[in-house]
Amino acid sequence: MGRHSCCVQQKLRKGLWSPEEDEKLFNYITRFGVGCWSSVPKLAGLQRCGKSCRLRWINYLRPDLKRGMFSQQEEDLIMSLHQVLGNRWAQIAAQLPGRTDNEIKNFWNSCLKKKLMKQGIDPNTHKPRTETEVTDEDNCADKASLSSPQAKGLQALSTSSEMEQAFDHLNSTISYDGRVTEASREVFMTKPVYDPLFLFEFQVGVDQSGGYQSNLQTQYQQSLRPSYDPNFEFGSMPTLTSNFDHGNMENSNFSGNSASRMRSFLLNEAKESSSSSSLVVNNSHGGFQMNNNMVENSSNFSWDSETKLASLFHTQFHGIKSEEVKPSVWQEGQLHTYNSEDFNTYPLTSLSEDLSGANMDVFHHI
DNA sequence: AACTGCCCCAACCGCATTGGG
DNA sequence: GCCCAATGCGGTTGGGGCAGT
Repeated sequence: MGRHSCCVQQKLRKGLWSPEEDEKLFNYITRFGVGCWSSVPKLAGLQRCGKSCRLRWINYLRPDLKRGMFSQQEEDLIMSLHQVLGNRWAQIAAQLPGRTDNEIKNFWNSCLKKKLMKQGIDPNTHKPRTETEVTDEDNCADKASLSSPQAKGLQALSTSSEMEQAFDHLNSTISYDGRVTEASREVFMTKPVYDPLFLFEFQVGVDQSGGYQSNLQTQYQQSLRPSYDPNFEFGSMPTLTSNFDHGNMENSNFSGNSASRMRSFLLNEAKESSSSSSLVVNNSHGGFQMNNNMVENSSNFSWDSETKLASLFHTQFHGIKSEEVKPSVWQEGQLHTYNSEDFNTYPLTSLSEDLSGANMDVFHHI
């Protein structure tokens, strides 16, 4: 066997997280923000390694997580991005607000991959498979495609220069608007992973049903294909813009699950402190702010596994501004409270969620 | 009802990268 | 430049749920 994990070395808990552990972690992070993960377990009173806490927060507890089925738009976007980026799940996830790399990876492996294979498309190269490949892969699902040089090439791209070469290759094999392609490539080359607003730089518009649509994706869908096109090349995206318009960020999504936890937390906050008018939490993935209205609306709520998905939640978040990066509360060693005026210079948004089930969570531009 | 096999997904593992001393 | 700890990331695993028998 390989080396022992940190959990084994320190005799820490492993496996599924209990609601109590979730609560502890959530309370801690919402109070003090994301800082040094290695110290989080100790400070939060958890018998877990920091790595496990980080993963739990990122994949499950984070307030900005979207839950539920992937929309058709998301599915198409994942397909398109995977064609360009390969198995770079974190980079793909960065283009899908509220989705985690793990979630997308699982979705790809459990659904999209199979869907493509059913259509006779190699999920690694996104090219139609030959009959022999189809036969081979039917017998041995992944081996044949993984051994393909093209697949290896895609998966092996690990540096910026290689990525650039990949884009160059794409650009050289298709007809495209050079200006647009350069813009898109530039964005992909320079944007960090976990940039929650990156997608919006493609001018995301969100429909009332809660799904989001980027211009590039929408126009592509409208103009080029009725469904997923395996021959689609990213460079053929019709239009792109690098100007982020916050006004377009009308609707986005907070997960019912994590939002419900947030609500539970707020209930506790209300009990513990009646003085602070609002609370802002900043972390590496962006900040969020809540005020007493949220607390007032948080009645009839408790933290347990039964309610985490089913609970109703009518809460407004003011001043969502994911792109701001501040020293975390953790770093400053104290809890920060802000008034909403603190965000006057930023495009303020509020977030409400109607967990009647059908309605998705939305950001409302103020 | 019991068993089996399959699927999904949360969580783990280990390597790569980053950053500070 | 080296070392080490922390973090990021992608591949993999294993447990629970579910359908079929």
